[in-house]
Order: sequence, then C-alpha cells, then structure tokens
Amino acid sequence: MSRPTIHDVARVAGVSLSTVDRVLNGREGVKGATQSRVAEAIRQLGYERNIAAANLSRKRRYRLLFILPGGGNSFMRGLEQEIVAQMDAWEFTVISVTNVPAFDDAALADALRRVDPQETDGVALVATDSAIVRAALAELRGKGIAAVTLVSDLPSSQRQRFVGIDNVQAGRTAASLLGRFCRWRPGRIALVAGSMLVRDHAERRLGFEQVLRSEFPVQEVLPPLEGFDDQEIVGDRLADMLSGTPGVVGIYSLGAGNRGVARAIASLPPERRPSVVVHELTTYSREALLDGSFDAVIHQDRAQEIRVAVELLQALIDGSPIDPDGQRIGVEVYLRDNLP
Amino acid sequence: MSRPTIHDVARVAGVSLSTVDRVLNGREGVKGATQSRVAEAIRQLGYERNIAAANLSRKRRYRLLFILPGGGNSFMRGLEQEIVAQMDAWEFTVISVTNVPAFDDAALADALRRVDPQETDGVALVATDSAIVRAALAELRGKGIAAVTLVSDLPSSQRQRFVGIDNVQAGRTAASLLGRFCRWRPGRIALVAGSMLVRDHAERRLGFEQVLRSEFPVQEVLPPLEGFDDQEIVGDRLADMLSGTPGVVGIYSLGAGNRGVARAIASLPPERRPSVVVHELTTYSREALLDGSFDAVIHQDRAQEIRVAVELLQALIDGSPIDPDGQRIGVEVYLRDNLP
DNA sequence: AATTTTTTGACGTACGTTAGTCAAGAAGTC
DNA sequence: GACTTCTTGACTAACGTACGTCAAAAAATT
Repeated sequence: MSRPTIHDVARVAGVSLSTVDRVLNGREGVKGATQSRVAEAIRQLGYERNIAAANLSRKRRYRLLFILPGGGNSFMRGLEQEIVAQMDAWEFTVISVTNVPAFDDAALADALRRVDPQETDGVALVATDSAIVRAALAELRGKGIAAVTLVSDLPSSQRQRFVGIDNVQAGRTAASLLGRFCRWRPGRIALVAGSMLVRDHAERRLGFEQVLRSEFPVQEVLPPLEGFDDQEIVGDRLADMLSGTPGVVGIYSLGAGNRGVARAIASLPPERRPSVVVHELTTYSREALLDGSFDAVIHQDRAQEIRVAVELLQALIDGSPIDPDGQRIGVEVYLRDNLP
Repeated sequence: MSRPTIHDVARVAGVSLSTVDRVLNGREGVKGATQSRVAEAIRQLGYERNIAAANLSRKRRYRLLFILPGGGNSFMRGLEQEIVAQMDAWEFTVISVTNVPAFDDAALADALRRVDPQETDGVALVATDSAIVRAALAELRGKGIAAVTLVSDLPSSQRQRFVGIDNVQAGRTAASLLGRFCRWRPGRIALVAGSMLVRDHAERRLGFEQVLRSEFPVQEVLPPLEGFDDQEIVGDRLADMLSGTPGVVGIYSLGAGNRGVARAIASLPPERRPSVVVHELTTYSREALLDGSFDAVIHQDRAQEIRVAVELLQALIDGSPIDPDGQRIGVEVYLRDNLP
C-alpha cells in the first residue's frame, strides 16, 4: 500500500539497485535497452522519488545571493526583511543579501562580477537596465551561476527568468479601477510618475492610458507629473497642479512618494476630493487607505516574490523542470476593507 | 557550518542521544532538570528538527478526508480539482474527497458520523450551520479525529480551526467597491444571496450592509433575493426583479449562480446596466469580467485554502505548534485587467 | 581466441531522525 | 541494607535515497 521505492523498481525491471540509481540520476554507463526497462518499470509502478530522502542523503545545499538596491526605499527594505523572515523556512538553502547603491549600474555590475562560483550557486538581482549590467550578467552566467531578475526585469540579457508583476497589467488594473470610480463624474485624471526613464513606470503608464483612453474616453488624462519617487517633490508638484487645475476627479500615482500624494490631497475641500489609486502597500499607504484619502492600492506580494525566486533558482541549479504556473506574481488590489 | 543535529544537542547538553530524543518527542521518563538542560542546549544551538529526516524515519501517514457540497457549484468543483491537483505534492499524506448534497445539514451530519477513525486522521468540511452538524462534529472529535471547517465556518462547535476568508471583510470589500463604482450615480443596490443557512452568506451580507449604509448612505439597499446557489433560480428571480424595479445601479451577488446573474443583466439595455460585483473566479465569472458584464469579482485562493487546510490538519494531528500567520486567506479582488 | 571496453551487480557508508531493547546507575521506600 | 522505581546511556535497525568502490559479466574490438 505504501509508495513504491527504488527497490521495487529494481525488482520489477529485473536489474540491480545501482542500475536504477544510475538511470534515475542520469549517470553514464547504462545501455539504452536497460534504461527503457527501468523507465517502463517506473511508469508501471507509478514510482516517484522520495525527495525528502533524496535531499537527506545527498545533503545538497543551495547557496543563493540576493542583490538589492540599498537606500531608504521602503519597498526594497521590506523585501529584505522578507528574505530574513523566510531564511530558515528553507531547508538545504543558504541565502545571503548584498546591497548596492540604487540606480547605479556600475556598482551592480561590479557586485555581479565579484560573485564567487565557489561559494554561490545562484543569484537574484533587482536589475538596473544598462549594457554593463548585461555584460556582467553574461560573465556571471559563464561561470555556471544561475541568475534571475527580481521586481525589475532586464530583457534580452542572460538572466534565466524574471520574478515580478506584469507592470502593464498593473497599469491597466489601476485604470480599470479609477475609471469605474469616476465613471459617472467626468473630469480630468492626474498621473504621478517617478521618472519615465524607469522601465516599470513607463510600462504602468502605458497600460493605464491604454485602458482609460479606450474604455473611459470621457475622462481627460493629464500629462504625467514627474516626482522622482520623492515625497517632497511629489507633494509640492501635485498640490500646485491641483490648485491650478479644476475638475481633477482622479489621481493615479504609479511610483513611490505616497506620503506626498496624501499631503497634496489633504489640502483639498471634501467635495473636490478625487479618487486616488497608488502602488505598494506600506505603512503610509495603509494609513491613507484607512483614513479615506486613498481609494485603492495596487500591490505585489513580497513574500511570494522571494519564495518564487528561491524555488526558481533551486530548479535552475538542479536543471529540474520548472512549473510555469507557480511563478506568477499577481497584481493585487487592496481597499480599506480587505487589508491583511 | 551546517545545521546542528540531535548529536550536537546531546553533546552540548551532556546527555545521550536517547535522552534528547525523549525530550524532543515528549516521551516520559526524563527528569525536569535534564529536560531543561536539553531545552537550553536546543535554544543555544538554534537547533531545528530536520522534518524530512523525521518523517522519513517515522514513516508517518496522514489520512485526510475532505467533505464538500456536491452539485453544479463551480467553486466547489474547482476546490475538488485543486485537491486532486495537489494530491501528490503531499508526501506522507493521503487525501480522499466525499460529496454531500448542498445546504443539507442532515446529510452532512450523516457523513460526519460515518467517518471511521480506523482509516481517517483528520477531516476538512464545508460547514452548514446547524445543531445536528454541531452534534455530529462533536462526536467525530470524540473519536480522536481532527477537524477544520473550510470556506464556511461553524463557530462554537468542536471544529479546531477555520480555513477560509473573513466573510464579513469580503462583504465590506464588495460594498467598498460597489459604493465607489456607483458613488456619483445614486440609486438602488440589489443583493443576491444563496441561502442564509450558510454562515458565509449571512456574514457577507452583514459586512456589505455595514459599509454601504454608513459610507454610501445615498444608495438604497434592496432586500436580498434568495437564489440557492442555482443559476436558474438566480437568473429568473433577478430578471424579474430588475424588470419591475427602476433605478438599480448596482448588484452584489454573494453566493454562487454567476451564470444566472450574467443572464439577467444581458437582457438590460446598456444605459441601464448596473455595476456588478460577484464572488469567486470561475470560468463563467471570468468570461463575464472579460465581456464587461461584471465589474469585479471577490475571490479566495482555492489552492491556498487546500494547502492551509492540509498543513493545519497535519499539525493538529501531530499536536505540533501552529503558525498563526500562515493560515490567513486573503480577500482578493479581480477586475478584467488583473486576471491571472 | 585474446583483448579491451562497456555495462551491470554487490556491497558499504552516509544523511538525521525515530523507536525500540537492555542494562547500568541514581534516587526513593521500606 | 535490601528493595523497588525512576532516569539515563549505549546500542541497533529502520526509513529511501545517493554515491562511491570493486569485481563480475557481457559486449565489442582486435
């Protein structure tokens, strides 16, 4: 009644344990005919390798490195905390974290080049889009180290996968929400970005405008304000704009600087209060949801991002098959009432 | 550098392997003083038991039973598929599924009473709120079988935990969304329920009315239609109601029967089309989101619910400590644009 | 037929834990 | 002091797999 073991497979296939082991672990020195006998026995018995026992026996250890931008970015600090929190949930896996200056491609490339294949099997990095990073990544992969990008992707590079949300989809979702919030109240929609030079922000804007223009054409989308993810700048520019522009019924802030957005809205009389959608659940955006100054927050699950990154790296290191479903990070929507 | 083992604990505590094992597995015959020496060594070394090795050794098998309402409810069918899909992800765990007629407390109680402690260690059930179910559950627990409720809770019963979303919160979220969708278009809001016999529907209604009444008082909430989670009944009653009631600007369907809702709306001219919020992402609600007849879907992650239920039952059967964070199932919001 | 090469089997040790037996030692009781 | 009971240690087999060594068998090459 219990699960078949390699012993059963060996018996059914009429070969020895060693041979089954050789086939199972892809070691050489087994005739094709014997291999298929074993494969047939496995199929027939429905044998599945006991992973716990396998890991126990091989005492495999995955040594992973996460490279994250440093500085006061609370999303990144949250990611880091998440890594620490999950660390000892991973048996057989040792995770280290390095910080590099934000938006500094040279520093990132440097960090990548310094990774020692002797003590690291896989790397997850928040990518800065640049040629030297691509080059450093290629070099890293040349050393046989697995690599995935996290949160921010680096397309057409040697990175093997990307772990993060679809930012176009995130922008579309924001538009879908904001459009419905303002559907019976035509007016203007303000956009607050960090900088259009950052890939994620550009993608979110794209998605947002796609949906708003086609589905809610009565609304007028204003040209985006650039706030450089700085709450001071965001607050000042947005307050300025709001006082000089009548009929703003909605605001979508697609970068950081949520405190600035909240401040700018606070100065408005209640009847002029626009619907507001921002990104990332943090202490501040949470507070703003609760006191009613924000209507919705688009979020990505940091815990899941870390989990997926680790699992993906493990699979890449082992060369084992990858489940395409398990990798997806969803675009989450939070209102005041479904906060975790 | 590698993780400490019981050998290390024994050495540090100055006792034998056997003694460490006795302490670890709560076997009797160890003096209090020795126990604390071992505990101190464990703390000092940061020892964590290697679960893989432990399970391998004890060859433990958890035999779990899931009791779900039968019938065409696609949410429940989806749950069932999810169980099948995850089945062989669980080593050491055998899962069976039984169906009972929906909303039939006698049948559920019967099924509970028939559970054999000889072949079942734990049960997960979708509860119908009733005294005879409570009695049957108490009897089940008396046989030493662990029990958790799934999706719909049964408070003040012998069930040890509940796995599912906070349904009051789900109702509040629906109101928060629908209220915002209709904010600038005062009118009537229709409620479609399955049956007030199941706790989750009653709770959703409660949360919904709380928020709508207090935050969006201009809207008039109509008395709920009972559709018994049957698309035919839901469709007929809702279509009837809509044709006889002017000014319906929003619909919240808090049970199953999404196809009925979609059908009833389809007959309306576009300008009378209300905003619609329903529960559970299924093939049909998904389609309805895509073609624009539904605006939002409140969802619970079935895969996660199954996972949590299984882990919880395992922990309860073992009497091992339970992580209170890991159990939470979030109230998810889906629009057309963030569908997975 | 003699040889090399390839393929297979037999066997042992290890991974960390569980769980049992048996005996030695400590502590308590009369 | 003789006795019982409690506590502890030493040892062993087992769980299912990995992986190494060595020799035997089979096949391919001269």
